[in-house]
Amino acid sequence: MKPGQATIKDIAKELNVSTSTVSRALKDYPGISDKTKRKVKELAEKLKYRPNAVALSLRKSKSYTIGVIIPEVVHFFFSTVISGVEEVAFANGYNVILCQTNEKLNREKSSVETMLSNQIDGVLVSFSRETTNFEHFQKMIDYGFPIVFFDRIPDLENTINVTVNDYQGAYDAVKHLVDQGFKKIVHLSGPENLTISKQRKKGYLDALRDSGIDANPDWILECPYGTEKESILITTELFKNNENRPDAIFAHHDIVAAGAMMALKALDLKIPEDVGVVGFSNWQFSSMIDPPLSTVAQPGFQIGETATKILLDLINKKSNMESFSQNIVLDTELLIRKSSVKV
Amino acid sequence: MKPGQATIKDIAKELNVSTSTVSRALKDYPGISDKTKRKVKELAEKLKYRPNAVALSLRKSKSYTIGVIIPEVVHFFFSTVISGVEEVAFANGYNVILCQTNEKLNREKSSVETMLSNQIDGVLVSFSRETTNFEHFQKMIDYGFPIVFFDRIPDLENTINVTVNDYQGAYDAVKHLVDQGFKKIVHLSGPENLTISKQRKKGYLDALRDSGIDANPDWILECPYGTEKESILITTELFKNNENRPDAIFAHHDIVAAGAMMALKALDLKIPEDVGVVGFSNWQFSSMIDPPLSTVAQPGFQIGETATKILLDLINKKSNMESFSQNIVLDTELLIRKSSVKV
DNA sequence: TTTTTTTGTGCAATCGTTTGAACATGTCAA
DNA sequence: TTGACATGTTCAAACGATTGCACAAAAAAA
Repeated sequence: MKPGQATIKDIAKELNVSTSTVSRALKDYPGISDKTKRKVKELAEKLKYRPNAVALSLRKSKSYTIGVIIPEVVHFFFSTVISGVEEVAFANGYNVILCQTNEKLNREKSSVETMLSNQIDGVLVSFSRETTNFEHFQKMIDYGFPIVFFDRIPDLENTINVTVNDYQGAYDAVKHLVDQGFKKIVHLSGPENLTISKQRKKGYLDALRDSGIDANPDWILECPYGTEKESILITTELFKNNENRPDAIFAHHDIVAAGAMMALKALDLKIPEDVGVVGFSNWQFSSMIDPPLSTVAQPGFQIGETATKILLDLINKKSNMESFSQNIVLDTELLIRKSSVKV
Repeated sequence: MKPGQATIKDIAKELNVSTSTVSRALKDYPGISDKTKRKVKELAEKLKYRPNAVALSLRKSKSYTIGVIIPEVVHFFFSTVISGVEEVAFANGYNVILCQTNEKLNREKSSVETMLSNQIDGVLVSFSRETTNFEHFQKMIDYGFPIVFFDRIPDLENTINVTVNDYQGAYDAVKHLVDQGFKKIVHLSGPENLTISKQRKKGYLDALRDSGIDANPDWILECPYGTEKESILITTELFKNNENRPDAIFAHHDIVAAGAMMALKALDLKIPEDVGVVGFSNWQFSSMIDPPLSTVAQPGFQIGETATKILLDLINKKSNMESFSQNIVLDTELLIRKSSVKV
């Protein structure tokens, strides 16, 4: 008994048949006698034979592995997406290789290389904050390599993208604030180069316009890093003096909103009485903070599921790049909690 | 130009040399003329040659891939661990294959099979809540297959485990509550079959004993699912009548603690005036809820890093199972916030 | 000039599996 | 007795790369 796994060769040798016979017997090919099939299967069972997926990969040029490239695992949103990806992949016999870029372009590039080297069958991408040039992805697309972008989508032709309706989500959120009587609404926005940021800002602006409110350019403040600390600094600066103070905040995501809330509390401003707050993404904690944070829920799990289903269809040629509408847009849902409701 | 990748054969054919020569030229083997080397490298560059990792895997029986088996990606703790794993793996040229079990034993077993089929070089495991029988892991261990357990560790001989000092963390937390003047301390505990749960409970009990407080068996309540809802139910039940009401809660982790806090607020009990609360794990939201939650921080990222480093050492035979102390125990840190500090 | 040494390449096997084609062997009909 | 056919099995090449060994040609030593 050799160390490690039994192979088809071991079975063949022990039964004095050829490896071809073993291979066919195991897969119930016609033209193998029942007796042989039985013997082979029994021995395979006994030796705990398990096909070598690597050899199969090589032979079939198919690895049953998909790659996922994301900025950071620890973002609640991304981890829910991964969860959805993993579910669908697992159900279809696919493995998931994970690369996080930590928002670095270099890591993203080298992740793409690694994945291609590993002969993955397809890849799901949400690119880094630093990525403005998409050559490394364009290369894959040109090859016809199955690739689906989600959440953060590139400005490229002929790509398949799965996103949520960031525009509508933002629009709804701001409209809701206006409906509650807030008029001086600040937007703490995301990194300029991401489509999601642009869409959310556009939703914000359009909601203001449709409500007959003039947007104040000074009240659109970029929080590119999206950290709590950054948000606290910016919010404190903005609210510390009382003259023409804004009365509501629409934040690019919940961490930023939570940071803002902490800053407001420190300034002794009441939420939502003095300032209404709405976030984005419905992070796990959002319902647990005080007051519970109104937010725009993105169906992360569903994004993962959808993107993966499409990717698997692409891989299995059930469809090709053209047969899909380029953008799958999932609906967001505005969750109204106390942080934005005037009593 | 064939679809997909250029291979060594393509280079060989184009230059009228053998594949062996190409292979050696690319790796700067001695005994290849500089002229040939140059030609080969230039063409490789031009064709964007990228070695086929699958073929390499097969040839070398080494895939430069490690597997990670965890209950759920969306747990903040696990996502930080993954992040640490990914960092170290990436830095050493290893890929990470991810399987989440969703706390299901069946999925865990089939994940193990998949990973073995895929010839991964080693695996990091935190097993499911359902796992009480470790046969599927024992098999790997018997083979001498590199495996490192983290956080949730099995009751097996000769395993390498990376954990935090759950006992000490719990002890410190409860001692802190006592020091603050709390005396009637409830423990919302985790699933009975997990070592971490046992350790935390033991820390709780010992801290009480060392403080001269008799433990009340009715005040150790299992929250096996660790969800907010479960915790709300249990806490409400426990605190709803005023007779001999507990005055503090030590929860198995922060979600449970947060649920308890919501229940307490609903009952109009003040935190920390009426009831002190300490959680475990330092989830991302813990500092943002109101009042900020005292908690025992586990170095998730560091666990991931440490476990991966050890695993890579095992894989590269820099060390073997025996050369490590069986348990690497990392220190926790008690983060004292408002939820447990009497004013 | 012959022998030895050095230098540069190629051959072929190998990793584990699949698969088209060829090959025995047996059965049956003419 | 011969040919036609079915049945069960094996051969060998292929996937892409590595590597011990053999071998040819050129250079150096005798």
